[in-house]
Amino acid sequence: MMQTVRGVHDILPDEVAIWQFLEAKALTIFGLYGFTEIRSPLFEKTELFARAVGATTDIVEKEMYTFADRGGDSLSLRPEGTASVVRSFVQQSLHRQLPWKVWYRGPMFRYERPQKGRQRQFHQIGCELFGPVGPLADAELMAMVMHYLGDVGLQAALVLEINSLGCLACRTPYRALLIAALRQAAAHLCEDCNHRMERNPLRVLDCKRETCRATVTAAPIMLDHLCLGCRDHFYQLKGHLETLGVPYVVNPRMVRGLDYYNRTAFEVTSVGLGAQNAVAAGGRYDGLVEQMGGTSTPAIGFAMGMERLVLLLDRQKILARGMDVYLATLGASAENAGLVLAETLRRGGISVELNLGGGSLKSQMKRADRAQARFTVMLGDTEIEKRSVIIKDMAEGVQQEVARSEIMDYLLTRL
RNA sequence: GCGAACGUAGCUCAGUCGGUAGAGUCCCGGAUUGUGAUUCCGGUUGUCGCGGGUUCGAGCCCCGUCGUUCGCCCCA
Repeated sequence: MMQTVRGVHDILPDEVAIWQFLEAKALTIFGLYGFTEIRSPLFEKTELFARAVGATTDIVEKEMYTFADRGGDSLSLRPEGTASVVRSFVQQSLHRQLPWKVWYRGPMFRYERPQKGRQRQFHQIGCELFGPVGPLADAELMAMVMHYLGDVGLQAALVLEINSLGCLACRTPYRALLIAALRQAAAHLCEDCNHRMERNPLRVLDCKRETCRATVTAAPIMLDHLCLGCRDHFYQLKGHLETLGVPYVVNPRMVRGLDYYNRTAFEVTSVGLGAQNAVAAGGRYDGLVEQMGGTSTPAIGFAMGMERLVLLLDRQKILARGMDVYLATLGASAENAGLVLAETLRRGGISVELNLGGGSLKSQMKRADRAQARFTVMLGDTEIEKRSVIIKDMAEGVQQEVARSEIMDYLLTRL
């Protein structure tokens, strides 16, 4: 049997209703803050991701779907959304119309081992804000995320965590300090951490093992070694969040997997998602635009994992709406008349599921029930002769004969 | 890339000690020759993931493989 490849799934109509709900909310809520949608390509030159995400990250080293096109260029399916948006920003010289606020949605691709909340094709909704350098932008963006998550009905289960990763000036000396401390404690750290120490030492602070956690409590943390500018930025950010009444928790051990982040990092996590507990994550990337060859422009953004949001949502609350009318027909002449009647009603804005498969009235009533129809309109030889139909209110269980000329009015006043 | 569990009807699952496969649900029909969701009656649905091995005999035991799930890693 043909089937989807590993880690890739159909999203069937029942579930699509939830996706459409989430996407419609994004359009509305992000619109309130002045963000408009951008649609960037699903694949780019491999080099773009290598430079933006970081050539030594796991994502670039071993998780990208990379292929050569017929001209010999190395291309990759996008593993995340920010790189393309930044490329677009630079390519179109958009630094001349700051601030530039965009959001995107769509599939991302990473060759990973699937597990709960993690697929090889997964979907993100993300926002990027170019221009503002101050913490006001950070606070507003976080407020927007929480506004969105609250509006889709999730806020209660979620925690906003924030941290500062410093900038080039203060992170470099801190990093050296941390590595020195970790080397001293290397014997007490797990194998993974000893490996991480060299590649991404900050991540050692975030190890899940108890022994490692205990060992690193004494290690220096970034927040204690921020330069004056970074410290002030973080301090003001916290103040803005408090002014807005957005609850947050400072997590000094939170790290970022992608190289481009500096200063503000934040994450929205949830219990109930298993090991992959981040619903949304983002941060500031002031140096990326310049690094990608554009005019130096500070920026901040975030992305949300759609599959993870869907896992958390109560599906009962987002049911696909049923049809207004199921049109049951009995006999060949009724089928003809039904075809015309259905079309007429639809032109009047009434949704109609027309019986297309013959069958007894009983079986057609079943189909009407399954289609969650508000009304069933019945049309048989008797009604054809009398130029009428019978309309049954499915919830009430009562029915009434209605003249053909009055069907539209009858339904419109009751829907 | 590493570890573990699980693959039986469209779906959720049972299947004892190795003896030729079952329930619920869904779907279809009838009870009601033109009335749903409830009730009652009847019916259809199987490469037991796939391939090999052991055995007189394998859904069950063994090996491999593919898939799913949950962790590790990493990350949304």
